[in-house]
Amino acid sequence: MDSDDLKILKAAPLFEALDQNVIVSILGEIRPRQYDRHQILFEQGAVAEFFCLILEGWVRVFRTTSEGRETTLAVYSKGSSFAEAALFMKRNYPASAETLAPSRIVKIDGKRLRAAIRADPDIAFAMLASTSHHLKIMVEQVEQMKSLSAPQRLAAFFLKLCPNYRQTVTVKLPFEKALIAHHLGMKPASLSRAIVALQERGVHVDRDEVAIENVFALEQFIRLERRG
Amino acid sequence: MDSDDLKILKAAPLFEALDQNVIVSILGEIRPRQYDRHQILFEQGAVAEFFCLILEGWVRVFRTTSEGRETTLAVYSKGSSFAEAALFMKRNYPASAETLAPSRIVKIDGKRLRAAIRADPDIAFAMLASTSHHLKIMVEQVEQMKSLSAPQRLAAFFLKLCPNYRQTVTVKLPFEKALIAHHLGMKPASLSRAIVALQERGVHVDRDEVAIENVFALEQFIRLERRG
DNA sequence: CGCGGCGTTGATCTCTGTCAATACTTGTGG
DNA sequence: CCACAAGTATTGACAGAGATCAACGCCGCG
Repeated sequence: MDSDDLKILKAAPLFEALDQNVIVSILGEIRPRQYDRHQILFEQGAVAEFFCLILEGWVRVFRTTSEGRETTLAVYSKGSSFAEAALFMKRNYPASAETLAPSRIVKIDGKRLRAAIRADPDIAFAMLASTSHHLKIMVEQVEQMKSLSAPQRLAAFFLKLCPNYRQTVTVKLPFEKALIAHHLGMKPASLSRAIVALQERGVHVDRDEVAIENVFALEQFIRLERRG
Repeated sequence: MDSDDLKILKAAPLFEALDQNVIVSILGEIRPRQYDRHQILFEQGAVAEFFCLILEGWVRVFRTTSEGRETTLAVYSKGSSFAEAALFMKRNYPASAETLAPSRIVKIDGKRLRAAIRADPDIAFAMLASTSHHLKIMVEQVEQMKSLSAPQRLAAFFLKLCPNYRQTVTVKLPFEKALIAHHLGMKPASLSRAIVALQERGVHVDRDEVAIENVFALEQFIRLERRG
């Protein structure tokens, strides 16, 4: 296992409280694998045998209804884990997952994990913290959906992409705009209009390049003008 | 501890896999308490010392933004536990909770729980399953908010109230309409209109009585006419 | 060059929030 | 038993955000 990979693993909420050798023991002989774009990691309904941790790249978790319509539930990137939940519930995946970009991902085996928890209950606490963390993210998303306009949600999305806190930054959009729109609960057409709306607030989008003149002003924009 | 209460506890999703004496050991000397309507169980930001399990009644979990705006995140009833997640995160509650009706609730001590998990790691699986379940609920809510209209969300809410799967049912609304509206991410005025809209789909609401002519047709209504 | 996938733009429409007026319900006190 | 007040629900008029539908532009690719 690459030491950079291990560093990412240890930075993940799921493993941050764990000792390095514990992580290694949970992984067992399993190694990260490289995936192309649009590769399926697991399918809705399948028995949950592992959960995933992203070392590099982007993954979309989505549900397919009986009529074949797809809904994106979440999009994860570097350092995020997902599908742990399924391991402890009905034990089959309630959704499918696919890569959105070339990605490096570890699949962590459920059986090994259970054995490890039995051996060392502290692992359980770390996992509980992780699912709790995800829960909080969803809670925030619900709150955001209810209280922010489309341009505000887009601004929030941009800000989450910013790696550091300089005033002026440029970031790259991680995936297609149609998907970003869906992720933010709006239509592609509305996303385009939200982009236009953000122009007069010093945000300029060209292709997948986003230039933000003033990060702090953008934060203001989200906080200041809530719809009541 | 009342034997009826113990029966409810043992039937709760959180404890169903656990042995009765394990439950008793987690509870310790703590007994259920009776709460009036609109009593605060814990407040957002407070140090998380316990989680709750409802023996009887209704509870709402909500978040208050810095500007004082409230968002209802979830509503729970008999048998449900909530706020377990807070015990394993940053250790303070990310939201507040209040009773919506006179309720009997056990507050389960975090320290004791942690000790119990250390003693018996299987309890951790129960907790993981439970927090995962909450996560799934939130995920569903996000999906619903994104893809369903107000009447559809109301229909989904009614269907969740139905205890069984007969074609025709009448259910009672568990709490005030203003709150249902808030729970579903709409305004009371919009709820009234959603009710009117559902009339022509065979749903008739009088006071807190809801009569559904055809449960299956209502399910169709949610699935068939997705917007997107 | 033409084709197909995205993305943008414009015109229009629908839904839901807003605000306000009006019931209906419940509880209280005379 | 009635009068009144407070809380709760419905209804109407209106405005704005975002959806919808369709046309068009842009770009990569065979």
